[in-house]
Amino acid sequence: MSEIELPKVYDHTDVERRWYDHWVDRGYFRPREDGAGPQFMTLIPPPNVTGTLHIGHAFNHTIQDVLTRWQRMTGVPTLWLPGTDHAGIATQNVVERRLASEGKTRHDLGREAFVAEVWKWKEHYHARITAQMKRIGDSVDWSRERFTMDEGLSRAVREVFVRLYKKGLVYRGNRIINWCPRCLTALSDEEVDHQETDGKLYYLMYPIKGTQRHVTVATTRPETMLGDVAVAVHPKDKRFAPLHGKTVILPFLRREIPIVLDETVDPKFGTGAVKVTPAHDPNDFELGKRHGLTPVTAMDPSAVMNENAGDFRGLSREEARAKIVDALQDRGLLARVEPHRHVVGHCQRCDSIIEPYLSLQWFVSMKPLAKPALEALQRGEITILPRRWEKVYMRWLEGIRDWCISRQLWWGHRIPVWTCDGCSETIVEVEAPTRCPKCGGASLKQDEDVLDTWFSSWLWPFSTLGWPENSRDLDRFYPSSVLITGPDIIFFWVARMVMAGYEFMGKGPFPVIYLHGIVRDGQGRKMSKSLGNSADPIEIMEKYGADSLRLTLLLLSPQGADIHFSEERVDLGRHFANKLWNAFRLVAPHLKGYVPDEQAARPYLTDADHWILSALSTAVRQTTRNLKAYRIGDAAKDIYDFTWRELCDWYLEMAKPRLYAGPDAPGADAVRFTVHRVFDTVLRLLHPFMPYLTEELWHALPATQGDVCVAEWPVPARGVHRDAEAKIELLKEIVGAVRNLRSEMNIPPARKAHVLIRAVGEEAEIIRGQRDAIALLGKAEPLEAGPGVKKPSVAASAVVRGHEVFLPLEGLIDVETERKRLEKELEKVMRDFDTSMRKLQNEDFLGKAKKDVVERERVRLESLGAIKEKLERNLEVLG
RNA sequence: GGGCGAAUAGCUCAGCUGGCAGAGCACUUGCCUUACACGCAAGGGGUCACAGGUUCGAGCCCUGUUUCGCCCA
Repeated sequence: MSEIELPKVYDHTDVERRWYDHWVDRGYFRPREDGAGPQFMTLIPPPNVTGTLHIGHAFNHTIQDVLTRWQRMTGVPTLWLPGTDHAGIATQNVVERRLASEGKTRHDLGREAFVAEVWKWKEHYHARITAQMKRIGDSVDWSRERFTMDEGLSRAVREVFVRLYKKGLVYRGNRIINWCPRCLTALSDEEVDHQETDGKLYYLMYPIKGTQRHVTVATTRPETMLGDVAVAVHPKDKRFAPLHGKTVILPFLRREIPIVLDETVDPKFGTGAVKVTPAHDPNDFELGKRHGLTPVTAMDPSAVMNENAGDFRGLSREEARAKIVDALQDRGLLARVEPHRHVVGHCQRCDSIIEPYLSLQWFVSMKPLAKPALEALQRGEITILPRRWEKVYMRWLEGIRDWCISRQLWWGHRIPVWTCDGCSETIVEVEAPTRCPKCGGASLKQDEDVLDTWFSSWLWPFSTLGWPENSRDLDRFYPSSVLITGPDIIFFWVARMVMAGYEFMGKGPFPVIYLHGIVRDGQGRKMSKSLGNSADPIEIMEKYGADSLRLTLLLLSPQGADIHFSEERVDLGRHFANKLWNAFRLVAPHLKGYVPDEQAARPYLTDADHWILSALSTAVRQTTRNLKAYRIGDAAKDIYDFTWRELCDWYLEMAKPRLYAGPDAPGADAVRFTVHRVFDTVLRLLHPFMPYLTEELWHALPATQGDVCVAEWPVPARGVHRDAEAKIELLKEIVGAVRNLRSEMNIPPARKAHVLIRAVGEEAEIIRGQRDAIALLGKAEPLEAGPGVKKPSVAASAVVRGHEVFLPLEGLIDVETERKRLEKELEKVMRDFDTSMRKLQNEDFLGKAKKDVVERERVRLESLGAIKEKLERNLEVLG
């Protein structure tokens, strides 16, 4: 392609189509097989297979890909393992909604046909997700791709269930769980979103048996009164002492229920007396157990009042509430209603109000599993970045509650539990039994329920590698090197993986957990479908390019904080891609056929060459250091700044005349060598961030070998070239002053201007040495520079480190403007001078501040003094 | 109610072990200078949320307050 004219504007569409398959075909994404020694491995947080990737995924994948590509380039055998999650409820909901649009339910199809239907959907969406991942550039090993319902992973799920059951850590129990009356399934505590809601507090009056009096109880949910089995008061609450041992009559149902005494009742809530509904409230359930009360369930699974609800049977819980409140009022049993703000649980998937519901479910005892996970962090075997998340992790583990793992769904891992029709024996096995081990009966019925999706995800770090078999991959790649994910799934997934790792593998799944920010929209709102603010990454990549999106996301991401994203901001990455492309376009013609020869070039290297090579080395060092510290955004910024600011703004501008002079000019090899070295290094450095563009340019750059995808990660040179750096730094300041004068004096860029520089001291020689560069960059011609330069009579002037820059403008200069400018400058210098002076007159400062700080202040004062003096003189001359 | 985080230029954010307040975008001015107008050059813009304290010195450390966001109950 070096023979073809490069277009003026970088077009990503063609380039980004070209390379992905090439990389895959060469097998670059599979870990090298010669791997003894360190390995790098990371696991994708498996996206929901029937979802599509959003910008948050793109961000998550970009970070993982940067780390993976970087590690691969350092020569370490590297594996990024891809896969998807079956996402039980979410997926089932999607397919059910689809059926509903045809007027059907899953029950019309039957379990088997429905599950087959979901598999079809899975295939369809899976293809979409993998296409998205390829578009982003994910360097994952497709040959190791996994799905949480693969045969191997399903086997691991059953194995874990059975092991935990045999250890007594999985059990079945009749307990209050979070029930979604729309999804018709139990949920774990983590799957419930708590939302503050403006509700009401209803004061219900229950008649006391054998008296004309009442006891008043306060509740936010009057409809549950139909399940009341007691009224509870605090034993020390004197107000209720007369009621101890009494019985109350539940309105409507006329059920006689006791007044019980319990320490957990808060005398300050409501009237101090509360109704007790063990089947519809977790606290009441515990209270009921303590007092031997039999729970009464008043609703069916859809939250419709059931046969225990008397006349209210068949009403929804909302209708029942209204009717009950009305009826109580009619009978004079409603004392009052107050506004009341409280927290209501909602289904994470469908936003329905959760019903605390008494139900027979499977649970995992979490305390014993949490202990090693907690200790791992305390011992430092696991680090969470940013560190502040460690507290969140610990707090959750310390207060951990048992995990309800059964779901009343069809899509998922069927619970490996069978019941014998003959003798009711419970059989828990990895493989389906054919006969009852107790009675030999062949009529066995498997548990209808499936397992929580996270019950397979928490095994991801080892189930994907072949566990429970002893595979070579398991041996090589467990534990992985780092986990990259968002803090929103720290409980769902991260902490549980650590627990599973210690329980089943005997060691943690990863030493480092890096939690990145959430991608939000331009107004800081979370991306969501209902808000319609979730940008489609494919659309953005079509328009801006994958490289641009990747770089933008990283540049916008402060470590661990959320990203405010909007499509227009991708210009940031796109402009940079175009900048690099054009810089390459500048140098490419001059590198044609060039064979780098450092020996030949070295004697001819200029200050500028030394400087840019030194700055390049610093950029390599910084980038690498930031990557090691997981400061990916800072690493991207390092390369961005070097390329744009140092390379394009200064070096290439200075190098132009030498490039244009052609390959036969004396010392031409020096500039060609330098340019080649810089581009060669920048492309390698940038590759993990912008894989497509760098691969394209790598192939267009002469004397490169193979693909940049597997090129060697750059190492910084041993030292920095202080001498050249100092010289160029001075040059930049002088040029800055010249440009500023030109601009202030309204001299158009195209016009050359006569410039005089009265240089002083040691730096005079340097300035003289940089004459050509100053002339070029400042469009200064003629340029006089040196200690002997005479100050012109009428001129605009500036002072740089004591050197004076003059623009003689007899006749052209607006004296008034120039005076104002100098006065303003002088004012600022005087302010600084005074501050500095005061500091140095302060005995405390001199006595207590560090020596080098004081010394630096002295130098500063001196230099400010010199500048002040010259500004004053130049001002005087203006008259 | 408990915990965590944030508050710095119009916007989004850097600012490390306390020592001269920064970047990108936006804005103003001048430039289609033969790599790039997706660009170049120059410029304006800040009571570092507020109130105390520590210190020779505080955007940074400590205490309190306010506002916003997130998590948990």
